[in-house]
Amino acid sequence: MKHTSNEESDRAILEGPTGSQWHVKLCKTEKGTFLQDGWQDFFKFLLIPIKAVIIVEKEHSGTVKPVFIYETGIEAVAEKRIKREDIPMLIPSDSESQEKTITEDKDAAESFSSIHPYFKIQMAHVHVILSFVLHTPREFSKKYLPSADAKIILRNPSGNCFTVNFINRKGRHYFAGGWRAFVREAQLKKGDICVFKLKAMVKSAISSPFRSPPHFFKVVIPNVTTQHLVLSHSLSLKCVFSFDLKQSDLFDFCIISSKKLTLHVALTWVYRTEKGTFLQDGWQDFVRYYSLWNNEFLVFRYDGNMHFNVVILHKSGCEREYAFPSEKRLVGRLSRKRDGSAEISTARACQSYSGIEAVAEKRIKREDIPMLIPSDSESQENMTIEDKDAKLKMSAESFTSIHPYFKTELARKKMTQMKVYRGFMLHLPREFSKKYLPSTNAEIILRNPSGKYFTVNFRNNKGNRHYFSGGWSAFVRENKLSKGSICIFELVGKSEFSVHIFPVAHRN
DNA sequence: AATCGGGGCAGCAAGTCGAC
DNA sequence: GTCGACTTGCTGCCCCGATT
Repeated sequence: MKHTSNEESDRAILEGPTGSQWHVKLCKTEKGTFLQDGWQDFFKFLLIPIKAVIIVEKEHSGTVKPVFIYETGIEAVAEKRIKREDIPMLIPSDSESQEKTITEDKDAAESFSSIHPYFKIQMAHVHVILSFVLHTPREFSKKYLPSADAKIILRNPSGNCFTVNFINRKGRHYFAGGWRAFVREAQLKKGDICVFKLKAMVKSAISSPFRSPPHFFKVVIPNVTTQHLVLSHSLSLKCVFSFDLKQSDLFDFCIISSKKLTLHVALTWVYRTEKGTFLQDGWQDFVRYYSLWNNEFLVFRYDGNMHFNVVILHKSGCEREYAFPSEKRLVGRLSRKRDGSAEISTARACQSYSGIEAVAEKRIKREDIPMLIPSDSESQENMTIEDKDAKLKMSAESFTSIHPYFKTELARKKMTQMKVYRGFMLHLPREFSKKYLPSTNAEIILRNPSGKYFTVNFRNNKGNRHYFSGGWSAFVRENKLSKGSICIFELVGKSEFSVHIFPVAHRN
């Protein structure tokens, strides 16, 4: 250990992934400083595999914190770690699994309470016969269950465990694969009340399934790592990235910054192919800028919002040191939000400081989220998102036509992204539909700005509610409509709309 | 305060897809 | 072809905020 000094104590504290602490002895010899007494226990307890890579972070308090533990095949270990401890909700250990309690006594079921999070569901036809899908309450799912598809273990009163697929997609949360087997084994029937109790969760997992930001490492291999970077193949990393990557249709980039040099930002474009997800354009800039050497270690910490923080370790295993000038402000800072939007806050305090920054700035300026903000003039490059938004809205506001039309701003009121994608329907203004649209269910043609036609089902529900349903989802996806987008539906024929889309510039 | 319109959500049902 | 897993269109109901 390179950074220990003589004044420091000869004791250190190791903190494991679950927060459990282990006291070890620091032995300083001519050959270096070692972790000794207590290390073996720590090693055994965590079942650290041979060839694992342990990256040690020393805290200011003097404690030593081995925060990252990976095998050479990082995904396997990362998954193992998560399985056992980090995500007890997803794949808990035997003693800490989610327990399902079944009771045939309705009173008992109703009076059931627990210090653990739980929800009750009375089995319906659809749960135990028809579809064998169990929808989990939205609030519970959002609060306690994984934010992406995951495996969940259900343990029945007999103690038998069943793995079911928990699907969290498009605002729907449900148990699918494996649920059928559970139903059969437990002989569940319509009317049974089940209480699903989440047992023995790790505290921090309540607010987040991941105790700490996920990490992974890559070794620099000439002509492989230096050309592009394969992001994720592992289950665990997929869990982590899936949401962001799914949502990044409009924003296929991420930010790479070095721990030592957070002032330097590389915008890297993300490519998703059948072979995996890659970081490509911009990645080479990062490699060049930091002059990465063969066999150096790059430890990535995923901070969310498509932001990776990278620590570069020399072949010796120690962190690289730099002698850079004092901090500068970012030339361009861009962050993605979970709903797929992004924001750019431009700071023009300094000029390009490195090739990377130049690239970053160039990217932001040149492409500036082209799908969202039409760049019809150079002056737009200097506009803030707010300005662009305002301009966009003005354009939409100023729309006029000889044909009947109505405007709708997705998510203008309480409508969320979820409504756009999950509900698969668009409610229409009552007055408009009463006046111009059929009084019964009908098929309506929507034509997008590029002239492509879509058929959607128009529903006139008891003359009360009017909305687009079947086919609307396809229109939404095809035209990449998102929260905040403004659409103007211009009735150009008896059952035909020309749709003008004003995609909004995203931020929070 | 009452009414109304619209958004949110969950249940139901039927369809699709893939493995065997 | 069958079965299981999963998707998605449709519906009803509740709730909330705006309007009267």
